[in-house]
Amino acid sequence: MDGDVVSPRERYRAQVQAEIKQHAWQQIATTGVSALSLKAIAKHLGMSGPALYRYFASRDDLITALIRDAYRSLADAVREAYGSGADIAALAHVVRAWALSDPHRYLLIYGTPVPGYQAPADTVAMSQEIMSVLIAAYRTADIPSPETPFAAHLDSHRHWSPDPTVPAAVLRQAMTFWTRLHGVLSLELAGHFTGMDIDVALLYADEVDSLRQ
Amino acid sequence: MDGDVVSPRERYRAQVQAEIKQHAWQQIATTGVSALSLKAIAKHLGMSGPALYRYFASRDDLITALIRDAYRSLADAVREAYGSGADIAALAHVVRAWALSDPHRYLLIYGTPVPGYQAPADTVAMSQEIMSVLIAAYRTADIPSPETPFAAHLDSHRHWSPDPTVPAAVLRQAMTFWTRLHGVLSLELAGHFTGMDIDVALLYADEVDSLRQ
DNA sequence: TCGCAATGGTGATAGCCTCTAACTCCAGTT
DNA sequence: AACTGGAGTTAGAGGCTATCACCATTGCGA
Repeated sequence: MDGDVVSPRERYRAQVQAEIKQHAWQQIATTGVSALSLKAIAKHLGMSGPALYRYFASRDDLITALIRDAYRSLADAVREAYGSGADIAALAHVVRAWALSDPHRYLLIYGTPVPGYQAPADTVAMSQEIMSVLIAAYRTADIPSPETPFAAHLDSHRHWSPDPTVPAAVLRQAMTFWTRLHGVLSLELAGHFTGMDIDVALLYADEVDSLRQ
Repeated sequence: MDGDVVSPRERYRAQVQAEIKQHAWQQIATTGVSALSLKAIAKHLGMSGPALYRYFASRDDLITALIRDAYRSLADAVREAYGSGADIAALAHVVRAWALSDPHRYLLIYGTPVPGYQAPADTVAMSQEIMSVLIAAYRTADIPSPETPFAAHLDSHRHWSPDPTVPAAVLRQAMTFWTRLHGVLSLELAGHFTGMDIDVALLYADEVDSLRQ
């Protein structure tokens, strides 16, 4: 229980950090990450610019924290859905709902990376956590998968896989889940379908359907 | 012939504009578009900051010109390849080669859009031009395509299609070409496969193969 | 209870950036 | 030869990130 004891100072600090992140999300949701302004956040919080640097060492530091939270949120959503019995198709729709609920949050993770940004080991782990769920879902689903050249390649390049006993064909399926759905989602969120007047949900459903092979 | 007569002033202007764009591309290739600095470009050209505004009304204006050029380049590459007999698979590899030759150029078009940016009608037309080539390629390829719900939807939502007589199943195929390949490409260019030590070319090839249905 | 170190806040400032305004100057036109 | 419009300049407003020196407050141990 000793670990749970936090001083009032630390509690306050954590809360202010949370408030900063909340305002940051709000700002990102409307203007995107590129226009994220620490000064504007500070103003909204009623304090003056440099005070923010007590809580986040730099703009990149804040963004890193946001990325971490976004990954955590997505990983939780996927894991929870799988925990309550979601299959591949259901997981796909959980991912889409998560992305549409806050497009800029999705783009923060999977969009164009900021120039010099280095992902902390931490986010890589969460990315693998998501992959693990997909792999587990595919394993129990037992969907037949052809032996493609890429699957053969994965057989000897699987150090990113959580479990060495999983068939390479399943790894390929999980990877394809990722790339195909991201293909539709990222184009949709970037607005590349606007003006075409098409129902992206149907396109997405088609791709989800294509994952049963 | 009168239309080709340009004053020396105009020639000079066009050349400086080209030089500015060239330096802009150089800068984008290393730092990405978000760090594009007009002042830095001007410095490289040996002139002082505000002089650039004679040639591009604003930073967004310059970026728009770059986007236009990027679209033009991709559309040309795809059309030329198709003109010299490239089939669907060959077109897919032309697109990948184009993307890898300058990742930031691809991301400028298909990556996270800048907040307030509005695509000019011009780029929409070029996007459609690319789509037209894909549609033509699929039409001559005559690859069997299932009648999916999305294809049925496209049958009545095809105003973006260049030709009203093309079967909706073909429209769906062209769209799938786009989303699947973009899924792999954008994740690759954003660096989401680094650390996994996988051969993305094989993953891409698998997806290209999946397009024959 | 008192004193003190750590923490949170401030304004000033440096150094970037975009973009505007006023001004000079010269090439090309008339 | 005179004129005009475009190209360039410097100065400067206003935005940003980030650092610094300094003040205020808090909460802890002696």
